[in-house]
Amino acid sequence: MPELPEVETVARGLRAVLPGRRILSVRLGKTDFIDDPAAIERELPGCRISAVHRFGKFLLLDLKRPTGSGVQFSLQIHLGMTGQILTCPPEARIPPHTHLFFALDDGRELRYTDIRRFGRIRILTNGARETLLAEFGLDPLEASEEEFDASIHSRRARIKALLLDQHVLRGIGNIYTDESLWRARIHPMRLGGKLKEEELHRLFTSVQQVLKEAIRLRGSSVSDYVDSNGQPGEFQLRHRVYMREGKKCFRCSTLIRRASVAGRSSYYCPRCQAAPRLARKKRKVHTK
DNA sequence: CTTACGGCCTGGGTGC
DNA sequence: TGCACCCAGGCCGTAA
Repeated sequence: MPELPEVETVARGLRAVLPGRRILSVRLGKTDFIDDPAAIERELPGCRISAVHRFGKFLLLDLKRPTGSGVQFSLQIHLGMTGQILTCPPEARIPPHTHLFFALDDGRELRYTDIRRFGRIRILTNGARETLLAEFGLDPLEASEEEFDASIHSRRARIKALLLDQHVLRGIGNIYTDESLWRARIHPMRLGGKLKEEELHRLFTSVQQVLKEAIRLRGSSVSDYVDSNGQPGEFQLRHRVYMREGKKCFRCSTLIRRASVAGRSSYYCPRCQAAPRLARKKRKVHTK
């Protein structure tokens, strides 16, 4: 499941090979995950890729038209859960569920494969780009501690929901939420606004450490994730709670539990991460 | 306005 | 061997 560290790894890999390359032609398979497939086929051939960015969990390929004004726009890619984007020789075996092929001017091919097609691809014009950037929250690695605190402290929702909310922080998903909360020893059902200063500090530090370590290990490969060279990451070997239900906590040996919080499977240590009182059943309103 | 929740999209893995 | 069901993340509608 590509989250910030996985998308960052992919972005770095693509950044090493794509800038300067020209897209010669485009071939599409299934297109129900593409906003406007006809526009992709029409607009992209001939364009030169000028830069590769990560924005939250999105990849942005900046493109420059060959003609006249050299107008710039971007291809916005969200990998969803099972999306893979990589470059390879055109004769390489085509894996099932590969739906997008870009022939490049260095003789290689850029391909997009997505088993579930939960990913999304669309053309992003400059106007829409500003709108997109404004809609999303802080980049957790760029945010200051003050900004981080302010975005959590004013909120009443559960901390798990806040960390997952791309409009609060951009790029964090289920894996890195649970791993960060475990490191910070905070229960996923705690309310954002009720976290103490010390807890917010631990959380800020934990989020940044987890993301940085995961980037260093090139992401977590739990299902289909591979980088732009087709290689898996290694951070899944360092997971402390995610998918470890019934196994021993690395700190206290209590058995890790799983509960549904904010509609997501959440893994936590019931001893290290004390539950808030509100996590119990809602009090029934007593009449008479 | 904020928050919670359920349904939808798809198909691989699991369990019977 | 087959097959029904669960689940994943983002998004949307609805309700409180």
